[in-house]
Amino acid sequence: MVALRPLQALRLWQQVCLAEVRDDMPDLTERQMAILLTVYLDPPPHTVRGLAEKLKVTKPVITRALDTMGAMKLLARHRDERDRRNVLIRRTVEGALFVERIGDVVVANAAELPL
Amino acid sequence: MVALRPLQALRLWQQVCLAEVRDDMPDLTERQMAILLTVYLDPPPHTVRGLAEKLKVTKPVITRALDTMGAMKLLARHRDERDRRNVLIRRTVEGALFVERIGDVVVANAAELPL
DNA sequence: TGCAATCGTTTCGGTTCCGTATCATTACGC
DNA sequence: GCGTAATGATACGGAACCGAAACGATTGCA
Repeated sequence: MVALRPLQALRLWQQVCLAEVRDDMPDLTERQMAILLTVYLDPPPHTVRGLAEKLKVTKPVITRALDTMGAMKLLARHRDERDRRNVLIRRTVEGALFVERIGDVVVANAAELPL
Repeated sequence: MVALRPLQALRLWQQVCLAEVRDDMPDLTERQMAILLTVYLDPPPHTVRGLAEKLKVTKPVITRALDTMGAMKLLARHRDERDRRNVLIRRTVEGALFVERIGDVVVANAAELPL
């Protein structure tokens, strides 16, 4: 449990967004970010259908996000050999580094919050 | 100063993104979010040029973001009467409510963080 | 008064994303 | 085997975004 006041929360959100925009990081949409973090934080396996349900979006949204982030090497697709209809979404080294960096940015900005 | 561990930070970021995606809120890009929060948190006046410098992006990026978020009534443009070349970006009631809601989501998710 | 500088907008070609609908592949019950 | 269900990918028209460059409007200085 982390105590955070509304103004602190907004300031934190602003600073992190500013940091990502200024550093010209891959400009992920909020949906892509939600997918990426879910894959890296929630226990596997992750499927297109599962992610679509979790985010309450349609499957093409997930497919396209995987196309984009796959090209960025942030995620990888693998066919499920036990049920070849499924596609399993797995982590990559590059993605892990990227996610880790986001966490560091949030932590750093949280530490510098006034009040 | 708010103490936050990396895993907590990532979990917080994920939960907030998930909440926004699931609730079908206006799907702002990270740039738009940075602009919106800056206008509402930093002291006025805000100009296109000033925001472009602060975010290290080009001016058309700001103009387009103002078009989009202006149509959503999240921000308003006003011509500066003292120097009519300038456009002042101002807050709106709808935008204030939207920003306030974001802060609440962050606070609520921070309060529920494990560990 | 004329001219250069400043400001925000617009245009251009190209890319990405959206939602809906449809498609190919695979699995499973009859 | 055959049809049905389920999964992920694709096609489509439309919308938004990008960076670079050009543009009109406004200012201020010579």
